[in-house]
Amino acid sequence: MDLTIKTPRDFNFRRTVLSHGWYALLPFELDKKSWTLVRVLDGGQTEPVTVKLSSTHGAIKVSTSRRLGKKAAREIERDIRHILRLDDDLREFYQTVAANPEFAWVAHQGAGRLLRSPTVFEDLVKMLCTTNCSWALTEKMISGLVNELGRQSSDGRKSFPTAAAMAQKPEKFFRDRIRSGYRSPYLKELAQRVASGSLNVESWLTSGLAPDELIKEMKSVKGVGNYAAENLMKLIGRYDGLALDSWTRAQFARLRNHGRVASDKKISRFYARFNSWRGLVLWCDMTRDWLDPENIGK
DNA sequence: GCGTCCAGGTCTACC
DNA sequence: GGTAGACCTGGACGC
Repeated sequence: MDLTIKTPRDFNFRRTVLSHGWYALLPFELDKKSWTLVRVLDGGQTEPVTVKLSSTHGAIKVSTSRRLGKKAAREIERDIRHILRLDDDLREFYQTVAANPEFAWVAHQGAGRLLRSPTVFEDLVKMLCTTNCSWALTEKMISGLVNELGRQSSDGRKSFPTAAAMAQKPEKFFRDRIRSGYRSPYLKELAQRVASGSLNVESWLTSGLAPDELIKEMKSVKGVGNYAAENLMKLIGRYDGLALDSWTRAQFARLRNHGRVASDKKISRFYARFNSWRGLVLWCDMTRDWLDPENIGK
């Protein structure tokens, strides 16, 4: 079954998909030859659905693994709009960067929409699994969670596990099967808090809390520190924090500081002119070369 | 084959 | 409030 979702004029499918590493973590898959983003979506009520997303003129073409009713189709569209940030209003952001010639490319190319998961819970778990380890280990942990605890779609692919599914497993499972090491009790505790309703991470999307207060709440989750919290803030649409980590520091040194290590204060000063958009400008700046020039704009 | 280092950090105890 | 040291894993590297 095919669906079509119209996209905003400033939307760039490839820039959005490659905005950061999430496209490579299950249940996302990217076929770069056909430029198709595959994703398993689980509404919880019925069998999960695999969707294949590709870009057509001014729209996203969606191919689903099975036929859907009207309600299910609406839910799938809602999830895809959320994942691709189709309803994010970036006009102010693009006006801001366009005023700086060096950063005008961000607006021209439609960069700045950061791919995210259908739920904050999934983004949070993935963020925890990026801390203090190689990317290869992050992929291994996330693949383990999906393959061990995800629900099967009609095409055999698996969805991301629910908090309830994770909460049922003992800490030993996370250590022995997921290989998440010291993060194991953190993952277990997070899943239990979310599954029991004592922590509502989805409410962060619409929270009226000031940035500092929201960061504080995020850091109440064990294993979430500055890096993870500030990155999560970006995924819910707040870009005050720079989310500096070893990679962004090294990249800033290479691209902006003649290969020399720069202090966090210096990095902060460099992007301060972008005010509440500074975190997003930094990320676009650091990842400008992630898309081959010949593929830009398609 | 073995030891060491380190990667897209965070927590805790201690000062 | 600032800062060592510990924490898991797995790949790269040197010997």
